[in-house]
Amino acid sequence: MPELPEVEVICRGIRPLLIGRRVTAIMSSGKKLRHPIPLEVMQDSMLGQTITTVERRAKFLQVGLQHGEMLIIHLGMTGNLGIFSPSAVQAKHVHIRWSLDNDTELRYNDSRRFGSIRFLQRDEVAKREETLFKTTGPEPFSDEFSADYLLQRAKGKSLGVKLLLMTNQVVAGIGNIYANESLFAAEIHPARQAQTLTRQEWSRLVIKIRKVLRQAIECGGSTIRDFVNAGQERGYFQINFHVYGREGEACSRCSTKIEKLKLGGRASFYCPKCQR
DNA sequence: CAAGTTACCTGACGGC
DNA sequence: TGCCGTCAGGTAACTT
Repeated sequence: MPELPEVEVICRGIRPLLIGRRVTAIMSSGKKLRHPIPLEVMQDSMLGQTITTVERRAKFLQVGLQHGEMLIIHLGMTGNLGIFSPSAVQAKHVHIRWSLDNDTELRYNDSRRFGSIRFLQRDEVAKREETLFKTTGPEPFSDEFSADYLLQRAKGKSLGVKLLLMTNQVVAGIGNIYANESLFAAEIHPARQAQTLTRQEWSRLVIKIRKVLRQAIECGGSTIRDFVNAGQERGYFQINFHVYGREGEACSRCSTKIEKLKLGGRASFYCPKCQR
């Protein structure tokens, strides 16, 4: 489900509802996500502690605790987090609930269970950029993410530009939707060999990626099927899609029919006239 | 070692 | 109505 904008929207939504709250109980469905849920570790180290920070890094949410430990949550394809009243009817695929001290609870819902929950002890938190995020690329909004950087990362690689953008070691947070939309905005064909892009083209792409991501966050993310924010509201950036899911429709710039192509097993949409 | 493929899961949808 | 194949917003572990 969630790419960077959706994770950011969830992060901003749950942050004010979590900071300052004390965790009073933790329950799990017992089913494993990508990895087994560290229920006992959380119960040993998290109960009674107050949540102090809620941040995003790549597509991970980082929930920091008063004594320095940290919960690291990845939502996979269908994961979501929301704050509920304990008496609210529980969705079918809720796998973890963290009870809070103000008669609310944080629920993790994930039908496909591709997400993951990790719990880092204080010493692991300090070095997480060198361990957990060692191979994670720079944030798209960081200074490090630049035309020169991309020129360097593409050099000597036999790889289409869309697959390069979707490689999290190159840049964090860009998934299928936003790779498609950014390439349309920059007028670059998704299958174009990355190493053939000029510095100017990379520069335009960096600008467009940031613009698309920023707008998507402002729209509350994209809801194709079921994405909702912490208040269970849908995003609406999907009404601004120019190519994603629009095979056969007229290009918004030149009216040419949008085409679909499979790249690395992922659906890729583009205007054959605008994108070269 | 880089690049391509498969596996992990559930659910929705279209065709028959 | 239901059975089957295909597809889905992600990523790591395989194979080639």
